Amino acid sequence: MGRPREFDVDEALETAMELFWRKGYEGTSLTDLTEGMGITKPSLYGVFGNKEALFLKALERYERTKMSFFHEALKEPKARVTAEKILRGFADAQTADKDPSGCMGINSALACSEAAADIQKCLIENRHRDEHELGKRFERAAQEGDLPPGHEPFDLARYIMTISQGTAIQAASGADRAALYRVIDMALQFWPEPAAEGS
Amino acid sequence: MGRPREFDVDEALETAMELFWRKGYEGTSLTDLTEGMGITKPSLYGVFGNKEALFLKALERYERTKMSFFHEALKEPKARVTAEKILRGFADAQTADKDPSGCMGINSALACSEAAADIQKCLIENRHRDEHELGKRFERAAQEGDLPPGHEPFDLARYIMTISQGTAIQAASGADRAALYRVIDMALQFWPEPAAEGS
DNA sequence: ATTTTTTTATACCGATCGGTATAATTCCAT
DNA sequence: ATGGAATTATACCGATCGGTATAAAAAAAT
Repeated sequence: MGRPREFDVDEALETAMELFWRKGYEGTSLTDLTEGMGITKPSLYGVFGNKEALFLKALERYERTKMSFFHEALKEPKARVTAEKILRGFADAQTADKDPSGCMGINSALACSEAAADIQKCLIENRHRDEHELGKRFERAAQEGDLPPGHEPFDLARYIMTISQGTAIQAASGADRAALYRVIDMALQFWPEPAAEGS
Repeated sequence: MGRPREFDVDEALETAMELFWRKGYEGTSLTDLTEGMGITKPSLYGVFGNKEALFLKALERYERTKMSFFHEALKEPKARVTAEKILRGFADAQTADKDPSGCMGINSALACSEAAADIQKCLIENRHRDEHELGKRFERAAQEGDLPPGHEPFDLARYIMTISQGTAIQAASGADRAALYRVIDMALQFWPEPAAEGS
């Protein structure tokens, strides 16, 4: 029933994600979007609603396809492995050759006009949510004696997220993955690696 | 000779700086600027040139009034003091009650449209310049035996700048100064404080 | 008092912003 | 073949974008 759609919705959303990632929410115009996605404005509005709804769908896709390492890392039995996998996971996502540099959630609306205030607030809440989830993971680690002595779980979580947000700026400024890895190595120095098992 | 100016140029520039800092380069419209500065568009263009020139003047003011701690810190005799003063200096500037949160240089054009590409490039170059200056300072420290063993000066510089850029995102997301200080304390743990002088 | 110079205020410019109304297409169901 | 349903293409909407032309206003110099 009805004329069939002439474009792939998922493919178009991928393009929208890349555009928002690279140019930010307000920096990406509807013309950028329709030309990039290869569709017309009525098609875009028919399928995705409006610019804001399209962004939120693109963000959801970003979280699902590029940030999946985060929740995976939370499942690691040792907190230090969780921390390291999160740091390297962010660095990897921020420096993938085929993707824009940096972090979509930070690039999209760090500072913006009032028109994008809702998007900005949403992205800030996402950062808080992730940091809080990591804090809860570290709280469990503290109970397990799995945290370096003298550190609060939520301070540790903020520390890890701060490094990751710092590498996002570094990546957006041109730093390559190897450089970010060296930063991460330094950032984890204070956290002793677990002694190797064995006789 | 001629009609006297009815506004204070420096005061107007201060307001422009705060607006760009809070809303970004493209997120700040000429209407935002003229209303905030209390002047009309012809006055703005007569004194400052255009939006881009106004931004560059506001950025110069930002560097001069808010980032002065950076070059002061480079003069410290001990590299660890330099590092700590830079980290706390950034955190202070990013969380001053009367100023916008975060860093103007990062907030203004992290991701943007092609129209702001020149501004974006300029801000990236500023970050590279600062990181390089810190790297040169740490190079000197290495010659002086003033660096922790096993660290390259420019890796150390990137590490310090990454933390500072991370706290900029944290501040822009609502973190307060005390929280950033705790992050900084952790980030400097690997770098042993110089043994106190004395008998 | 008049001229000259500078800065104001007002109104306007073309271009682009996000968003939509209208109608021409292209399918399935009958 | 024909009617309904969905998607397309085209043209358009008011609002805002950065920027400017024009002229009134206000000072110093003559």
